[in-house]
Amino acid sequence: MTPPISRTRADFIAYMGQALEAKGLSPIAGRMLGLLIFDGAPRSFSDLATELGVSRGSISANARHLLARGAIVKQNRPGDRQDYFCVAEQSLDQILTELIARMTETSEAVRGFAEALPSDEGARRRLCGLADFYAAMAGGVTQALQRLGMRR
Amino acid sequence: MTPPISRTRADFIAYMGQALEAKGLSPIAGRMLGLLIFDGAPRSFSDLATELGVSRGSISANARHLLARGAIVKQNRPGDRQDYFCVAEQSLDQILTELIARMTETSEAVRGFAEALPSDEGARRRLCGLADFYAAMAGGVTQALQRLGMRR
DNA sequence: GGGAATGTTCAGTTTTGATTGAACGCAGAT
DNA sequence: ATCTGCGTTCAATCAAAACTGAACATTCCC
Repeated sequence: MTPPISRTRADFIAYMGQALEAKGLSPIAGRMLGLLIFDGAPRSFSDLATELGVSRGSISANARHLLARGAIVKQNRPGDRQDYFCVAEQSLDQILTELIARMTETSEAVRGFAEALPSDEGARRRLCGLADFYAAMAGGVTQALQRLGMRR
Repeated sequence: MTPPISRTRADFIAYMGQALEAKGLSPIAGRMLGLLIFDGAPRSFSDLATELGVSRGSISANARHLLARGAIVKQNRPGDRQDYFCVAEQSLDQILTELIARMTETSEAVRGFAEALPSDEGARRRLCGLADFYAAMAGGVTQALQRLGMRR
């Protein structure tokens, strides 16, 4: 009844690939993250290529992307020319922080549009409502972030 | 110094198109929503096509998509065969509600993977942490939703 | 100096998704 | 009956993105 670990692992990696694809990551980047989260230990560049069954070019590109986002970290070991990657300590926090920044940014942009309108214009009220909406979401996520930080 | 309303309107619509594209909507769907939010009144099917400068086929497809998501509503008037669309009363709430549902779903899926693992497996702890992460986000957004509901 | 291992780059290919526009079905109006 | 306006559908087109694989530069080892 209990599936072998390797099966759960493979399923999880595939699931993460799809789940994160919906959030703007490429499929490979999503699976990479899934694999690194599951294993919880640094994996080498070529390991990733063979385990995910993709070209080294793809690993290179996607790793660079994930590194830039602060989602993963690169390790280098003396006497070993390979690059190793693992999920950043604060990987999830990092993602939330960025999310908050982007929502706040949107809120302010919308408010900017609103304030370019005369106050008797009905659209102004609607855009302000939208700005509030984004601000509220940013607030909610901020609370989630604090709650997670507390738990640790 | 104050730009004409029509200019602000056009800029807002374009901005929304881009902002919502990042959230998985097609460009046309995003601009449609932007237009409807700005105008705040029902707009006819063909109005949308001409104002956005896109084919009727695109309006049909994207309207169907937005309707399915509960983001907009279709109106029909006696003696007028045209379809009219406007942002749903609870359009934003609807979007948040769906967002919460999807995050909760992800949280539970991940927890499902975690529970398929033996408790001594380190991955189990990590996946539980990820599940908590999604649950916390869902909680945060839920609070945002309540805060917005209160304000009204 | 070869040679092997490693990561990057980039041009080319494949895939995916959005968009169009013509054909269609339907419902009122003439 | 025919015509016109309306929305849908679908095959074709177009564009953007992901992915590959070969060429390359670098480093280490013998």
